[in-house]
Amino acid sequence: MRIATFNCNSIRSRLDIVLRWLADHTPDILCLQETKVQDAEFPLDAFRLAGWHVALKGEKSYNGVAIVSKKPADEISFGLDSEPSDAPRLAHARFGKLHVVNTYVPQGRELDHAMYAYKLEWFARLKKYFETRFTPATPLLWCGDLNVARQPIDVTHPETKTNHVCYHQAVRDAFEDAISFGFTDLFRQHNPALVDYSFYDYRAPFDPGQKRGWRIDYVLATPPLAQISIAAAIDIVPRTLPKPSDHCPLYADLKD
DNA sequence: ATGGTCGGCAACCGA
Repeated sequence: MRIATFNCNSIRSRLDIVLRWLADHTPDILCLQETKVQDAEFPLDAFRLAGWHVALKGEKSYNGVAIVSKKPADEISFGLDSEPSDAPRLAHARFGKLHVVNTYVPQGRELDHAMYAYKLEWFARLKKYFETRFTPATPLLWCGDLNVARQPIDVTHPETKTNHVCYHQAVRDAFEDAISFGFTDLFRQHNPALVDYSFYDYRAPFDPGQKRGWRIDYVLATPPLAQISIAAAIDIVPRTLPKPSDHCPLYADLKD
C-alpha cells in the first residue's frame, strides 16, 4: 500500500501535475494541502474521470485539504474537535481499520505574531484529537504539511533558522509532543541520515547543488503501520516542470 | 541581514 502527501499550492493551477503524479506513482491514498478552492469549485470531475474518489474541504483563496483515494472512504470528517475547528486544515478518512488524518498546520507568520501562538496551540489540540479518537494501537497515518522542520538535518543552515516559525525550539517541542502520542516519522525511519527536503521557498533562487530547502512535509505512522513500512521517499523537486509547486510530493510504502 | 517569487484575486495577503 502506498500513502502519499503533497502541498499542491492550488489544485486548480496544478491539476495536471497532480493527475500525472497519481497516474505515475499509483498511491492508494494521496493527501493534498493548500487546495485554495471552495468545495463547489473543486475540479472533482477530473479526478472522478481518472477513477479517483476525493474527500475535500476548502475555502476561498486559502488553505483547503483533500484526501484522494482508489477506494471510497468508509467515514469522513473535517476539523479539530474544539473551536475554531479549522475544517479546511484537517481531513480525516477511515478505510476499513485504517485511519488517515491529513493536516495543513498553520505556518505561524512571525515569532511575535498571534498566529505563532495559535500554531503551538494547534499542535496541542491535535494531540488531544489523537488521544480522544485513537490509541497508539490504532492503524493511523498522520500526513501533511506540518510547517516544522524536526531536526538540524531537516533544514539548510539550521543555525540561521532558530528564530524561524518553522524551526524555532518551541514549535519543534510542540511537534515532538504531538509525535509522542505514538508516531514514527517514516521518511526518517527509512533514511536515517539522508539530507532531503520537501519544500523550497519560491523566493530563494533554486539551486539543486545548494539545495536550500526544508523537510516540513511528513508521513507519520503508529506502531502497527510503522512496523510494516518498507520504504519512504521525497519525490524529485518538480522545478523543471511547468508550474512547479514549492513543495514536493512524498510517499511511504507499507506491506499490504 | 535582507530580499527574493508565487497563487488568488483584483489590492495586497499569505507563504
